[in-house]
Amino acid sequence: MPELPEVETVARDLQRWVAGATIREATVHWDRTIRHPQPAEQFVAEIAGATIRRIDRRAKTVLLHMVDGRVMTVALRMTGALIVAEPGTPPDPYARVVFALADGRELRYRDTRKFGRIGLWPGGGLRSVGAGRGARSRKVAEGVRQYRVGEVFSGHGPEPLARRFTVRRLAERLSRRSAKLKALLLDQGFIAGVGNIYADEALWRARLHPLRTADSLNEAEIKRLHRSVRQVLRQGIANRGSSFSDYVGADGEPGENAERLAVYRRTDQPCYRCGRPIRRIVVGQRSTHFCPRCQPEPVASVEP
DNA sequence: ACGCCTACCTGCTTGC
DNA sequence: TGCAAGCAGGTAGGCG
Repeated sequence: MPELPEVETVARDLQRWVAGATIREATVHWDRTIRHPQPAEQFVAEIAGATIRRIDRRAKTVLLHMVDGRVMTVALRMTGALIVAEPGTPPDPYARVVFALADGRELRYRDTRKFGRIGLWPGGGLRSVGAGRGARSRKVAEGVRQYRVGEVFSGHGPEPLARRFTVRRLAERLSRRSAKLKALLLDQGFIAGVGNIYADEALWRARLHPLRTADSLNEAEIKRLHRSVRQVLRQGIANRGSSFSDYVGADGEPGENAERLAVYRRTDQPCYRCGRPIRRIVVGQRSTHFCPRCQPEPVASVEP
């Protein structure tokens, strides 16, 4: 999916353009886009007439907070996009859900691969960014668990750009894990929002091999990793995200960050630091790019 | 905890 | 040119 910087870009665009707008009617063209607990028709009935108060982001999910307190979550996954269309814009064959706004515009959820999911939840339980604990669900009359939006994110790790995501906190989390760095960065329960592109970029910047294990890092390396993760994400946001084929902001335009990536999809091209060709390997079924000189192989344990 | 597999989908690129 | 295989930013669930 769009990763943290791409989702942040979309959320900021939407905050500027549709905060205050009222959803007149939603049309669902692909039912499975609507995730539990609502079936698509119920979702359509419940969202009609809702006014959007503000839009922000949690992990890789766009949150549309309604004036009545409910929260619509939009997880873009691989190819999802939220695009504001002016009246008269030709229909989009890949629009899976279309929100007709009262002012005549449309907010379109476009998703070629149909992996993305939209949900509508009672508010509550969302701590300020970077919080850990989730919300407790509310028991409703018939004993049906009614999840609050905070619960959707209870399994997520800290927001890497939050103030409380400190070197110390990262060090503590790393020390308890033996997984490979690449796999950990992709694990949303470890850090929220990092995906395949920014994981590779952060490791290159930190000069850490993707196969290093978490608990093998010394203090200086942890510091570099912490700074690198935040830098690559902030740079991504500043450039409105990295676009290859599908990702676009809410303005429908691709981001500029792809051209500034150091390793991602640069296999065999020279490393910007040392000139050696970038290598591609597969880690945990995900393609992984790194510089074999700048990111030295993990040392075999000096042992028995 | 960890790693590996399959599934969910469609479209573009690559190689024969 | 044609066609099949391989690839893609994500994640959930299952198994060992």
